[in-house]
Amino acid sequence: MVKITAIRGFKDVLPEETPKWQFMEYTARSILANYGFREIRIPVMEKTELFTRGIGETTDIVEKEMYTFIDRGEESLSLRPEATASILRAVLEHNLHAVNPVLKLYTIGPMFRRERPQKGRLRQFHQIDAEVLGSEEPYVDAEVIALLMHLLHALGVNHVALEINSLGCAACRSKFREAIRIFLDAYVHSLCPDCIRRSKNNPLRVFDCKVETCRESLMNAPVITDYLCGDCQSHFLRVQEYLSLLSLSFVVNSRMVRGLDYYTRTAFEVTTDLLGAQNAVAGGGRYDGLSEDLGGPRIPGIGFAIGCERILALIKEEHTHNGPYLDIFIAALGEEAQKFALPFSQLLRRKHIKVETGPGGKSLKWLLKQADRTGTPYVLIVGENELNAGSLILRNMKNGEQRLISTSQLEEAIMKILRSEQN
RNA sequence: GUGGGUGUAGCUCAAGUGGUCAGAGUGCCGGGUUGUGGCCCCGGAGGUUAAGGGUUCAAGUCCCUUCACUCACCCCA
Repeated sequence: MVKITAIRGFKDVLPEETPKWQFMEYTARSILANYGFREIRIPVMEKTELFTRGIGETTDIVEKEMYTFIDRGEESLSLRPEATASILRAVLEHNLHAVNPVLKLYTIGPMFRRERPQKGRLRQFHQIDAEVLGSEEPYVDAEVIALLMHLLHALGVNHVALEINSLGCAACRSKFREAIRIFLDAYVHSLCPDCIRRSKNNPLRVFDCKVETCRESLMNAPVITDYLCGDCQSHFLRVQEYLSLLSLSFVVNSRMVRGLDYYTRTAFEVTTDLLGAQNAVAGGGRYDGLSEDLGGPRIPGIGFAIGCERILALIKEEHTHNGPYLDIFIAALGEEAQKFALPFSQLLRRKHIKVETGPGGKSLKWLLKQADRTGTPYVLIVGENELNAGSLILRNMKNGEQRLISTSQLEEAIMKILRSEQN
């Protein structure tokens, strides 16, 4: 019989690692709440059309990375490769923008892209995704970026760099595209095959190329920031002004492009040099046209996504210490002892004490060992002798001290000891 | 999708140019302590050496195929 394993690129998060995840999620939720964001939960699967229209037909994500299938021979469905399109779909579907013209929403959950797994890249990965809908004010851009940096800082992720750019509006973009196309035509002989392909489909992508000769050829290529219209230019300048006002350090990278077609104007990326090739820990941008692309009214928006697995790799251990998960362990010896321990455990649990009783048929030695393994600070030893005598043994596992506590005062005494332990 | 690296006990890893090489540490179970964890001592269980095929008197070791993991490209969080 062949052992069944998890599918490639899909990973288990084992009990050892879940405290780290919980720390990250808890921190994110509380800071997002500080900025007035509310949680929205969206399905992991959508009609494929949402993504082809939203993200863009010719992006790599849609072209070759989506998990798509035909549901019962009828409808094409896809696992979500990102969250923004779904959030906007939900907003439009429920007319949330009509109730509140400015929405701040976040979601945390798995995304799916069928790429070849490598360090920092899985097929099922997780994102913390935050979006502000309903305003195109540069003030919002700055605040969203500030939120992102605040969040990273709170998670103890410090060695990161913030890069920003403006991709302009549709008008700036088409002017720039034309300029790039003309420029690339002149260099067509010195470009790598990939870049020649890119220059046709998505000219901005050539700036991502790592081939040395291409980079040299592109040194003097036009940059988008030179083609911004007046409105986009002043928008971008104000974003930078506000970021400076917030004392956030950033670098303008006019060569930065993002992988989704819906981005307009402000785009940003946070990278680290601690993670190998997959160095982007978060990215985002403005998408003023997305709502209309999805058949809605004009709802400008801006948001970001944080890659949870990448962040987790950067979170320091001291934030995630794996403390004991029990307050007290009850070592019950024999049938009568277990009959005592069962209801008594319930009593303590109702008082929010974390308690576990060992399974039957085990020796005291085994039970103490079990308590030791789990780092439990106290063990209540319940044996036939103690029950008959009317007082039980409470053992302090750190120093080995034991004391007798009469069964009538047991609950009170244990609560008192555990409470002083917590202080 | 393309390329490189790696697959030996649950985990981390050993086994000169093919020839007692299937081992250690750790973890687990038991005993030393008939009811006291950690430290120490003793014992035990756990492997079709990823799978399949080939070369050979002989393969964990060499060759081929497949699979998995991993890193990088592509792309992105």
